[in-house]
Amino acid sequence: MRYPAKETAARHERILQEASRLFRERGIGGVSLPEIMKAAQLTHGPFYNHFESKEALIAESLKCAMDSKLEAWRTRAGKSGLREFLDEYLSREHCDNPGDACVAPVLAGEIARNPGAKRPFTKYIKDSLFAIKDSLSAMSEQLAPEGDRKDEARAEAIRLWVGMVGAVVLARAVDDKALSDEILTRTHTDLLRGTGRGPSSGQTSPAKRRSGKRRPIAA
Amino acid sequence: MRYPAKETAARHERILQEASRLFRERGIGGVSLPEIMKAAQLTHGPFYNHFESKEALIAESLKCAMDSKLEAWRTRAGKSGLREFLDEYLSREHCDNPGDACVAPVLAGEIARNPGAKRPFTKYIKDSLFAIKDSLSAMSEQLAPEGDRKDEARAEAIRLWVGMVGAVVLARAVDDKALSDEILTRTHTDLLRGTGRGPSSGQTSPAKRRSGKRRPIAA
DNA sequence: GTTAAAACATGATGATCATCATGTTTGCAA
DNA sequence: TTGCAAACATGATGATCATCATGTTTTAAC
Repeated sequence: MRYPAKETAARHERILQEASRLFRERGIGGVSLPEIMKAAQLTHGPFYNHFESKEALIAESLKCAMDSKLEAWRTRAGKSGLREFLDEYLSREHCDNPGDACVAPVLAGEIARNPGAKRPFTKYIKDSLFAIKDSLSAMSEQLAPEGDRKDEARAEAIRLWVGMVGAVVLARAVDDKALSDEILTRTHTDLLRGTGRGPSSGQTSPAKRRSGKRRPIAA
Repeated sequence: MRYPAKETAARHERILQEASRLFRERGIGGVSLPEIMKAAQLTHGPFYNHFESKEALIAESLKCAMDSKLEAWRTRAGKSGLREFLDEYLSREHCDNPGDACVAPVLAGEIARNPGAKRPFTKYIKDSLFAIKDSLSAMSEQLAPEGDRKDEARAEAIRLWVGMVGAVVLARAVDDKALSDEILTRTHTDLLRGTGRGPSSGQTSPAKRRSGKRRPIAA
């Protein structure tokens, strides 16, 4: 590289980040290369100095976004519990700012039709499953009897992913703020209530199970 | 209309159906008007004799698809239970054939960015909620004590929607058939296990609740 | 039958897209 | 210092898109 390597790498990074932000905001098919390059403060020219094709950019930028989210979750995994995690994931802020949100609820539909993006996405899901599973089995170590504790943790991790993604997908697509909020808060309650269920059924307090009250959605 | 009204109406219907099928198969932004017209065995010309704009077609065709699904569900609502419904919704067949599948998992992401499509989609969700809620409260009429039975049924309906959509979205986007199947079957187990929970906890048989086995995914 | 307007087909239009072509700037290696 | 290749900018290219323009077919109404 004859241009300063540092700045070139920084621009490369900027393209990746702007691309993943725009993809999440407007859909993969809804963003053009000139637009991405402009957002990265460049002209459309040097795009092919940085990437092989648009397909390559899509795969790389999504991978980048997912890696970043995964790392953020892992970093705070020890410091806070599932409740705080759900507070954030099911918050209105997360819902209203897809640009730097989790890739899954916004783009899963398009990723399903994009062969190049499916593999990194699958890895993302699997790694997240492991992360959740680990923190869950650590959490319920003393509670679960033993035996299929691992299988239960995996089931719980999948249940969480499914609930989180489904809730945000629906909450975003719905045109009624009250219903949108309701989806988020009820799912929050529901996912939290179910935690630790399984072999030792009925983990949460009866008071909580009985209560129809919904928690506030603030992150 | 100087062309035979019957045939014109049939063509109109064909455009709507082909459009909604293609939208679900390849995404709203992934299908062009000429393509849709060709699928409906017409040239691109008379499109604007049938619709005001592409936006109008999107809204109308999605509404059509959702109405049809909703009617199908209502028709069979009495004849079969929640289990059969989930058997089908969480089946591999439903997962692998988005062309005539439920609109929510495929298009919710795009609908969230399409103001014209949000309103009919919201109605779809609400109507489905009512349908599920009604069948649920009928189901648990004798079991639930009373009081917030209605609220519980609504919570349950939202829980079902969230789980169904999240599961199909993830199962479609994942590149690993084993994981995809696992997401579907675990969600099936989970959604069914939870049914009737709430005031009268533990609806399903203990044997089922305890069992870690997953049901086959066949519809 | 004649007419007329809706529904058709063919074929612009201008915009936008991904990609490529070509010239220019840059600063590290020689 | 000089050269040179990578990274820039500007500007084609051909394809495709939504929409419109124009002429043709059709049949219901008169």
